[in-house]
Amino acid sequence: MPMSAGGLRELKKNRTRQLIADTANALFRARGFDEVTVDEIAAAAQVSKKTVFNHFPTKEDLVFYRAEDREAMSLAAVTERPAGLSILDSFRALCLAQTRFVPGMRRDLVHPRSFFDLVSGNPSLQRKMHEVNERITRVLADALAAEAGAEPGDPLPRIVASTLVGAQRALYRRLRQRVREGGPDEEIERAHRADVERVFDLLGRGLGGYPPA
Amino acid sequence: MPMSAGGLRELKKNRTRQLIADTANALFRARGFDEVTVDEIAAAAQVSKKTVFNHFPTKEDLVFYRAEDREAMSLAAVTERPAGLSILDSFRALCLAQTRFVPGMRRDLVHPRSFFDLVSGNPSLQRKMHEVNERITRVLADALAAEAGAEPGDPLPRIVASTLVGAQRALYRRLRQRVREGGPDEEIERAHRADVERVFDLLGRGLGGYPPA
DNA sequence: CCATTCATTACACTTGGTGTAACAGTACAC
DNA sequence: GTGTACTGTTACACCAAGTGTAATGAATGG
Repeated sequence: MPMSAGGLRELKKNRTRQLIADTANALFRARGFDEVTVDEIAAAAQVSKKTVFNHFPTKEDLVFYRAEDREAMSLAAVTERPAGLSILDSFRALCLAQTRFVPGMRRDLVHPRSFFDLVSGNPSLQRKMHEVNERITRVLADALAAEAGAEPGDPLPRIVASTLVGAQRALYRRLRQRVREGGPDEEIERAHRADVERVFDLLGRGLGGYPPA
Repeated sequence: MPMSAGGLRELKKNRTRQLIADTANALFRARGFDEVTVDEIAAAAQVSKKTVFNHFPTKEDLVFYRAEDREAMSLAAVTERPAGLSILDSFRALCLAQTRFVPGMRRDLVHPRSFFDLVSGNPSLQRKMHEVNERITRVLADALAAEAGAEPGDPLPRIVASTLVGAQRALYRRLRQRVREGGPDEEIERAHRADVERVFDLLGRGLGGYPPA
């Protein structure tokens, strides 16, 4: 009963999975999501179509196979934050650190389409993106409920989670927009920092006074 | 150049649309979403498959063809609220009024599956649901941005919108759970009212103190 | 070396969804 | 009324995503 530890079989399986994902994403970024069929991907990776679907339940999963990382980071911001730091402040730090994704937001010759270009140009990928956000919200809500000792069904943890994820998304979106508009990195970072402060200031004070008269 | 006003053609088109939607939903609720093919729906409605897809771009849209109502109600809670009422309070009222959906949450002999049973049992319908929520959030964010006179790209309206929609969803979810657990209507309504107060109290005061130590 | 496990494969099949050109009933002008 | 433009519907051919199944062959463990 071999575990998922480093057997040769396991190794090859992971290689195949990585090969398929890499091949697929290269094709997607070169030509667009809809313009590449799964048959093509399979052929390019020298693998059967069935194998592709054995590793990735849907074509969209080929694009989002790294989503677990984001989920883990968001969860860690709650469960592994320094003692004494509030959840809100911990998430603020997470949002500030988003600037580290700036390089990946820029297109280059090798990647004529960014990951985001793929998603924004395709409804089914957008749906998948929402599904990912939804999942993160759920995981976060569970962690919050556990920490707060909330009764099962308590809506509060869910709402806090949904607000945090919503803030994260809106700030990410704003950052992307700033990157698109161009300008030096320091300028973008300064503006982003200001955005984060405004947002978390609002969340900290409460929404009752929004919009300011 | 006839407008979409009451010509005979328009009338028949609407009838066909309604017939298709009704036929489809009856079949879905009787046997489940995946267990009914579009070909079947078309046959049952005595219409061609192509006509079904002319009226509803995807099979999922057959289930959610009333989503616009919810969108309109949420939007109205912002744009058509009484003068002097804050957005937060207006949305609180909207959430309180959710109890009017309680009857529809119960199954009966005619409807062995509730609308929610359909959605909760099917990933693609859940994705569609998220898409609807996403759309409402966007519409709401635009309305908030307009009212606040926010600069284009300002993340605040979006975050407020996402929080409000998140609250609405969490409270709806909680209400559904209470209905499932059973009990007299007045009891459910009282509990729901308390939930709403707790949630909007938190949103009004700010999230900084969550969870309470 | 043998037996078992399991990732992969070929293949046939279902179903959601599209494109197109023809058809049929409505609208409207004369 | 009669002809004509319009447009919702249809039949039909087609594409691509995804599934089920039985067979193959390499990895594994004794």
